[in-house]
Amino acid sequence: MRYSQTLIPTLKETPAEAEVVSHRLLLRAGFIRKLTAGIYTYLPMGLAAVRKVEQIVREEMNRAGAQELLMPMVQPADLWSETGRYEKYGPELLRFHDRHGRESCLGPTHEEVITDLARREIRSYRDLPINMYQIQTKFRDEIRPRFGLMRGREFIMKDAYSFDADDDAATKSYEIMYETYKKIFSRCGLEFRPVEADSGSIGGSFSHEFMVLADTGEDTLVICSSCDYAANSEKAAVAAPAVDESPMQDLEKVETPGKRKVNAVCEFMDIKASELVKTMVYKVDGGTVAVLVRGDREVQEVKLKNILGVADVEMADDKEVYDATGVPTGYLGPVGIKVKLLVDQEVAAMKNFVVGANEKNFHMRNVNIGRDFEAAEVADLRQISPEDPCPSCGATLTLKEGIEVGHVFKLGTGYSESMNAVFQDADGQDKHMVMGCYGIGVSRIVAAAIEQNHDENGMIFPMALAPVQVVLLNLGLKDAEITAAAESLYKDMQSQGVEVLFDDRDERPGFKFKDADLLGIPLRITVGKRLTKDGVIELRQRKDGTTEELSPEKIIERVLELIQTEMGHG
RNA sequence: CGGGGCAUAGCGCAGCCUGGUAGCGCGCCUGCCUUGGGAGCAGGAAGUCGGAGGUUCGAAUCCUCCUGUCCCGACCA
Repeated sequence: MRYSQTLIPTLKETPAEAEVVSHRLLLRAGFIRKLTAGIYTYLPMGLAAVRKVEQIVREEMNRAGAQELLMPMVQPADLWSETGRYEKYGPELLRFHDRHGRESCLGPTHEEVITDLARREIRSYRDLPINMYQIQTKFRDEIRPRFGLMRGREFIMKDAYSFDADDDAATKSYEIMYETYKKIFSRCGLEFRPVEADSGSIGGSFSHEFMVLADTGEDTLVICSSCDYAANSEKAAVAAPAVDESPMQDLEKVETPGKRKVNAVCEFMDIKASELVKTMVYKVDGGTVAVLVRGDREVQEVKLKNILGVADVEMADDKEVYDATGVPTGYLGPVGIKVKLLVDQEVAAMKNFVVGANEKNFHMRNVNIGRDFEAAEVADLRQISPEDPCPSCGATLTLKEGIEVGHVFKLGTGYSESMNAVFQDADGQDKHMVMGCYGIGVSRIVAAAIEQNHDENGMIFPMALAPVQVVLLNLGLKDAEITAAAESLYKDMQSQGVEVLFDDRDERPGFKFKDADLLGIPLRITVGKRLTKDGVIELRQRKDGTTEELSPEKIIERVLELIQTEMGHG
């Protein structure tokens, strides 16, 4: 493609809206433009990069035996009501009515549609297993879209769904996808980690996320320094601590005027935050619960959700806390509280701790579970910390930030039961299909790749994801010999299957170099005066600046060789 | 949904406090010049100052409401 005829609106200055590096560079390099919050147009270069990801995904999915199809984006509400998700999914599901007043929604995911297809078309165990996928635009009305392609409302996703006759077969399908995902992300040149994950609103029995390691990630990963344990911190189990066997001391009420925050109370009473227990009030499905965690810990809401079996938990605000308990925030405690009490296992092992007295300006000392209050339930409720031991081997843990680019779930029969997707097994019995689902954020991968591969001059694409493999600069537009050589090189490369962007613009050399760097194209060929003077053409690699000077006859051969090598090891 | 910004030419911003002819840089157009790391000179086009209402002789500027957008938070009482 000729640069002069392609829309690549690069910017010298960074648009004010961009915070993270991938967003900034995608805008500056003219890959994307924003239409409205969280919704972007992919310009030719951006789309080319997306297509590269799609191609890798497609090849690996097909190789794994999955079949591509394409499902509708607009879906009837009825279908979602069958699984109960029309009510449960929340405001992320964009709902609307068509002209006949039929309730509809934009598909954020396609379990309902695919299960509907499966129940209609799959009759026999002979039709199983089957794995179907699509690459499609999804819409999720995110609370807060941000960071460009990283968390958009409209985005491109590959979603696959497997159907099996029994649980063992479903596990096998899951494992195939797990391995396929590793290949896909490796080919994309990403540094990633599969981690144990919470299965979230999709539901299901177990799941893994594929995380690209990057500081701008929105998730926190827990990684063991010794064994191969890795998990999303939402999921990471905290080991139960040893029980403190100290004798119980007498309960004591202490006046703590105006001391509401953990820090203030600790300073005032001269104790450590680890000797205090805080009482956090949550709203859950219309009710209220209180959660006890140590003063220096954090409630892990995903764990709380899972233990309560609810779709959503939300911290109560000051007024809601007062309405539910009659106590102003800051002085809440478990002794005599009227709401259901969930106790973190760490607190259950503590003795003689400090809590709010359920009375303004008072706290209590030497509080003990069992004597002073009872727990409705004791469980692992807090966020894991770097001081905790590895849940698997006990070694030390590190926490890292990651971007979720893929997620695999073993769903079981939840959807097939609620939607009555059955097949007739070899024994003549109707059975529910066992499902799995597997997502990849295609557009997000482009952003993640840029987060991992860039420098002060711009993007640095791995060969596999680059919009084009080569950028060819003609620096001698007014020189007939140079221009003729560049033109012929352009044609020859095209005919040999090299993807090339030919910078034939009437611009100064510096300008072209800057744009070539910004676009992150792996190989740059410069045809200029050195051709007429020394008979050579320059070939430079974006990633490390390696430069070679070659004769026009040798250059394509060398380019093909480099492309081969680069694609070879991702 | 809560808090905080921001909204002035395609992009980045100044002007607003203290009301009185709308500005700068980049980009864009024309010409000259230049051509291996975002050149130089000269000329030029381009803005309902986000929208609606109000105050005023007069509003980009002050007031009210609305909209859009970005950031933080929506977990630590």
